[in-house]
Amino acid sequence: MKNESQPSLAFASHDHDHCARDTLARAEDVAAHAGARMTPVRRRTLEILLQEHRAMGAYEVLEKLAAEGFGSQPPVAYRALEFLVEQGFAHRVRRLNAFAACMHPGQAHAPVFLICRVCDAVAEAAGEPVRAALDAAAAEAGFTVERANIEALGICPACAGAQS
Amino acid sequence: MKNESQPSLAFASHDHDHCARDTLARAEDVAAHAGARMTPVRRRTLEILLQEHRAMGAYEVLEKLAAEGFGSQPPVAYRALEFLVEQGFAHRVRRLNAFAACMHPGQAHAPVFLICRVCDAVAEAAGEPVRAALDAAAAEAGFTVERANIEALGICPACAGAQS
DNA sequence: TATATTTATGTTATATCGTAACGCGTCAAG
DNA sequence: CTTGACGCGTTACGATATAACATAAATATA
Repeated sequence: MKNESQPSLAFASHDHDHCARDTLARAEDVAAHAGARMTPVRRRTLEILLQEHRAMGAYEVLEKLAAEGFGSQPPVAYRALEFLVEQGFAHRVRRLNAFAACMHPGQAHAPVFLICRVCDAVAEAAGEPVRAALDAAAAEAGFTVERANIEALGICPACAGAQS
Repeated sequence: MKNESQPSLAFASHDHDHCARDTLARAEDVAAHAGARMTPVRRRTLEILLQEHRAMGAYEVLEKLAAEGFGSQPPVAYRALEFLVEQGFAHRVRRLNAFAACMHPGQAHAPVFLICRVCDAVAEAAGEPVRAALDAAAAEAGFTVERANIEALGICPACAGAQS
């Protein structure tokens, strides 16, 4: 880990508790509709991601789960996270080997992750136009896109302002 | 590894030997201009990626290097690959934990990788419009993009045609 | 040229991330 | 109330990646 701090998932600050509760409720709703089983480990995993509100490694999530009486072995975390990603309740940020709660469960959307190389903050931006361009580029090659990972490394507003 | 086959990097077939030689020459040229040192391991690493013409894991590259008398430990491969990525002579495909030679060294370009989930083939598509959309989305958040990984998972033309 | 400085290579060792496979429990459908 | 699918937890291991250090080669400096 390059940085031990706990970067927020959004660059702008806001009421985490509220948005976490709200997002969890929406996810529960979507799951119910889809017939997906929101079990205790899965729910708690999503809650952890929402509460921390940042990209977390699987082992980091696992620690928290284990401390709360859930299983303590890697597959426990990986399976819960995989479920959340499949349902669209969380995203995988490959550059960081990490996972982050989705802020818009249920809404079809192309997540774009903006990762600050200075402070490691991660923000999820709206990527519909990006996705559209990607689909077009893929179509030229006869390729059909099902899922996409779009991750940008750069400088966040705070760090851009901070440097001399 | 999901698949033991060796998927081509481009969906359309072509003269690999020619394009590999040509691309290597261009990379050498760019390196010379930039003052970057194209040492034997680095050159050979790029040649391997070009010849194989597919995304390769670091350990896979390492095996080949070791067999040719270069160092046999992971850092040897990782360092050479890191150099190539920094110079823009290769790209990292994070979804596959792999590296692929860049087909357009020296030209500023946003690589977009199209990864077939059936046959594991990987194609590098032109991503200028995608990158433009990404830059715009980032700008809205006050974020400056320096590097981007854009990777799409889906179905390649061959596999789309093959299914019933 | 001789020496200092940087850069690259190779090594050992270890950290980090991820998955296969199996047994048990639970839950919902018939 | 069985049975079959699914989820959870475990052990064990595999795959990916990096830290730290010693040596050597290239480059810069005196």
